[in-house]
Amino acid sequence: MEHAGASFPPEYVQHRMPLTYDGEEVQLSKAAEEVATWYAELPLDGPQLGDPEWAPTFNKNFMTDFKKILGKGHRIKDFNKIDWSGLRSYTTSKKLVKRSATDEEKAEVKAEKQATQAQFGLALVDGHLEKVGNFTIELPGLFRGRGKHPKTGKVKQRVLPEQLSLNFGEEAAVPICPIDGHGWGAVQHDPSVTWLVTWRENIMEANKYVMLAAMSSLKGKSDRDKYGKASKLKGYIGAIRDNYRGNLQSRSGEERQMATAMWLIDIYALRVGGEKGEDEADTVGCCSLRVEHFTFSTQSETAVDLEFLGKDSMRFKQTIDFANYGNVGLKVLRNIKDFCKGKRKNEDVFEFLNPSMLNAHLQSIMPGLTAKVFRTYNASETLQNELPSAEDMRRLQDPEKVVAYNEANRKVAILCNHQKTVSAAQQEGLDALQGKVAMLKKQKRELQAMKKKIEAGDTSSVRTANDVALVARAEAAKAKAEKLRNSAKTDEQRIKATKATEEWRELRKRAAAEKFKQAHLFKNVPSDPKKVQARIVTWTEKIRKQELTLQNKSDNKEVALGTSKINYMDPRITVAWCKRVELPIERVFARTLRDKFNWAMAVPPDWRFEAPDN
DNA sequence: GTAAGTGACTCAGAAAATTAGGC
DNA sequence: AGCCTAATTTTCTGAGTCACTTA
Repeated sequence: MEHAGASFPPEYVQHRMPLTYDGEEVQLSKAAEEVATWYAELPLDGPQLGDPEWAPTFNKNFMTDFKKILGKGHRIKDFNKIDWSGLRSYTTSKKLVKRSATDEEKAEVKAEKQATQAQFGLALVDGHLEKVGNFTIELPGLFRGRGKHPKTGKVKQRVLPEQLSLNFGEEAAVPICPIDGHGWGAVQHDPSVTWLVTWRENIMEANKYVMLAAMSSLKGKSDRDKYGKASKLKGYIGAIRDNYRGNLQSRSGEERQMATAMWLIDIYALRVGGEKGEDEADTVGCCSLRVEHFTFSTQSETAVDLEFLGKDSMRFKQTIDFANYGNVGLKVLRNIKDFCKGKRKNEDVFEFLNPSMLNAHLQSIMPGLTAKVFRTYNASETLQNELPSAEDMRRLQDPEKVVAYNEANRKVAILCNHQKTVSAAQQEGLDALQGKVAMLKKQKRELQAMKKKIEAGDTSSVRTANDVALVARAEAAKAKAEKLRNSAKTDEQRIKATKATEEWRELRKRAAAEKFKQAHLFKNVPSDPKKVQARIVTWTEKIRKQELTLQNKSDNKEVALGTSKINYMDPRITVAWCKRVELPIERVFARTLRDKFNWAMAVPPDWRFEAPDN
């Protein structure tokens, strides 16, 4: 194997804006200025500073590291005496300048990016050119751990070539270090690992790697193996379920815990849940579930609330009614109650279990089987079962087929608890859409009343459409903003231009809203009620369409479909289905997914996710 | 044996960048 | 018809899993 090493992010350029401390402006060293600027760039309503419960931890960790960089005896000592407003307004204005970039400037940036891609983005593996994934070393910055991370806000240091180890074939030449006066830390020739470059990050002291891209044959093979294992599990799943169902009433406490955990992993797609340290966010999986994560309902004998923070501090929250799972469910419930009995709320439910025991148990049933394979298997199986038949799709248009696919995809995402948070902007859009539907309904009622009046020959009180003055104003503002943008030279002028652009957009938005308010009205009152009737029909259709989009959007707003598509559902199920229903694959797999799954593209239409023969 | 540590890989949502399609 | 926004796609890097090593 041969490659060009790694690319480094650009060196920090000093801006020399002072930081206000205790009412006075303080000039910072280059290193301190860089760190202070990272802080100033953080959004006040973001996940770091916007969380009143955890922001103090962020600030404390930040300040500890910031003081180290300022040096002993520096006058900046107390976080609360720092006034960020000056530096913050500088960083916001920098963002505005960036947004005013002309097409030429954007093209320049793009060309530079392509040059880097050409230099570092390819590796020669066994005589074949392969794409490299993340060939740029991570930027320094403030550590943004997910959820309530004890180390959030600490300074993540810049990585220098001396900290890197490179891995490539014996026969290949050592790549040239891209930073003058520096050299690689170490060089090795180990064909048993897939990484090209590695370094250790200073926050969690975790190893980071530069590896080949997802579309490379190496990653493709391992992906194919993963789905191969999942389909193999399909051949064992009956026996495995019989096994854990039988063991739910075992005399051995360990066996009963194992069986109960297996039920949760199989039915609720829980991760195995390894131990976590004091310096990590408090998240759990199956083996690390604690008594406090189960709430036994007072209203129902058989319903239990299960709530915990899983990977990435994503909340798992479901009420499980064990009566829905028949006799097996009731046995599981009895076990969980029993495991929780007499324990404090912070004690482990499965004190006899850990991931390696659980995996060892699985390996004894099927070679190579581990807990995570259940997520892959159940995701793939669910997709295959939920996708509608070609017969049902026969008369539908492509967009409707895509909706049907997403419906099945959503079932999988819900199973795997793949979530996304609704941003303020998204919620705003959703609310606006809701308002739009309400407005359309109101307009339809007015049209119906209008029709009656015209039929009765009483047109005196029928409203007509007026010109919206705001439209012209918005147009004028647009012209002005464009002029500003084209003539802007200095940063100040550029900021002004960006602001003017934002203003005219706001104005246009308001104008559109005004126009929309009377979109149903006629310029002149029509004498023929049929004209009104036609508009009522149009409005009915508009309402139906908008209600459907609203429904889709709000159903999907907190569900992330992408994760299961990229990592869990065997792509051959999707490819075969698309062929059966005659839907072009690019309607469901974007470019990178088609590249990543290039090995799956040739399956025949009748391909099924099945256990292999023998 | 066994438990603790850790290296290497997959999987995760947020944020940035790009694209498509609605006005 | 083309501009602009909203939605989708890609990038980024943190957070898991699991096998293997070490004491």
